[in-house]
Amino acid sequence: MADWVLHVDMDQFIAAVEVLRRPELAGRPLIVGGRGDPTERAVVSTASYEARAFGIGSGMPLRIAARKAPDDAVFLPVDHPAYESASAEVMAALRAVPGVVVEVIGWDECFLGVTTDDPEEVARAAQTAVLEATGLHCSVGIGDNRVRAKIATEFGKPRGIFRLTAHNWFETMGARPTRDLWGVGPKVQKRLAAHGIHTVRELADADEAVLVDEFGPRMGVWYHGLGSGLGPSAVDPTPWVARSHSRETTYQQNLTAVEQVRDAVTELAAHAFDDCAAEGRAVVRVHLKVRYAPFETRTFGHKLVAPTTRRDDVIAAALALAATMDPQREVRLLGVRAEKTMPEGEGSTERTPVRGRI
DNA sequence: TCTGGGGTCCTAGGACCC
DNA sequence: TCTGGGGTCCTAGGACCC
Repeated sequence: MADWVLHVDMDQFIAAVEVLRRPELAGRPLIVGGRGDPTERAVVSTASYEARAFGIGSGMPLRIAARKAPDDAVFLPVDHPAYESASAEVMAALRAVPGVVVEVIGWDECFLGVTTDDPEEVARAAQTAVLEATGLHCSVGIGDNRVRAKIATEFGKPRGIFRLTAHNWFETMGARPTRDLWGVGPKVQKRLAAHGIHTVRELADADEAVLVDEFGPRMGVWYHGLGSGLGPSAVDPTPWVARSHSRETTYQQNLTAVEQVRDAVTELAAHAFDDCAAEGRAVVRVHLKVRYAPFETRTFGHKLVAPTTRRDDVIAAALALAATMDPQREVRLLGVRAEKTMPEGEGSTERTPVRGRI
């Protein structure tokens, strides 16, 4: 018996949920994003496989998607509550699979930890359980750690299973670009390339001292190990607790007046505060995010405030940060983040240099 | 072509202390 | 008068993920 990590990823989750409740949309190019109006500033959340055939994909501006889409394409608004409840059903079905622990990492994704001699059998059981409970299909990656399980899923899509371990890591990933690694984005890819490191194999073979010099003691060692597919293998079923909450809005028309900005910051700060207060947590920091037109993003702040449970304190801190904005620039997006105190015993877990919720 | 909204975590560098 | 080496805490900024 060996310990395995399974990564479960729903296939075109959002589009699949929409088709489930509107079967007449099956087979049509389906694009879900924003308020469902392709003339607005918003991006694609999910495109169905039929829409992807036209070059439409997640993260693409809706206006571009509309240009590429055929006449029979359907644009739908994002419906968060529907996806949340579908997600809850998926996770409940997976928790009922014998012998597994479930760590939820997103609406449509989770890790399973299991001790078994036949991980493929568990993967098939997971797929069956999800399909029978929800009518939705998923792909499963099997790995000897989280990194390999996560990457394996891509080779299993759609509706498949793929196993990636130390034994087939280099034959599968060695020749691929570093960007295909989980946690390597365009910036890191470029910095690696400046050292002559383009492929996963080259990253594994690189001098760790060079990477530490470039990325620091923690990330340098992490990236080096990533080249060999190394990573943690623990699966933690403890419910995830957010450390902060934010509200942000992209305005259909840029904000041009100082008063407009003040009003918007006040509203966003109030919402962010309320999200923390709803959990009974005090706010300890306030961050302000600004995207000036045409497209320059800046983060202001990390302004420290004494732990406060007063909405006005948080608004005042956000307005103080807003006062440092350039009044000459048009603003197309604003965001206010409120970092909160954590419940006793939480938020102090050992850190893993894989960003995001993972 | 023109880029959402929700998050987490790492690093550099200054302030301050012994 | 000019100055060490080490540590922690804090802020600002950046990168990445779903």
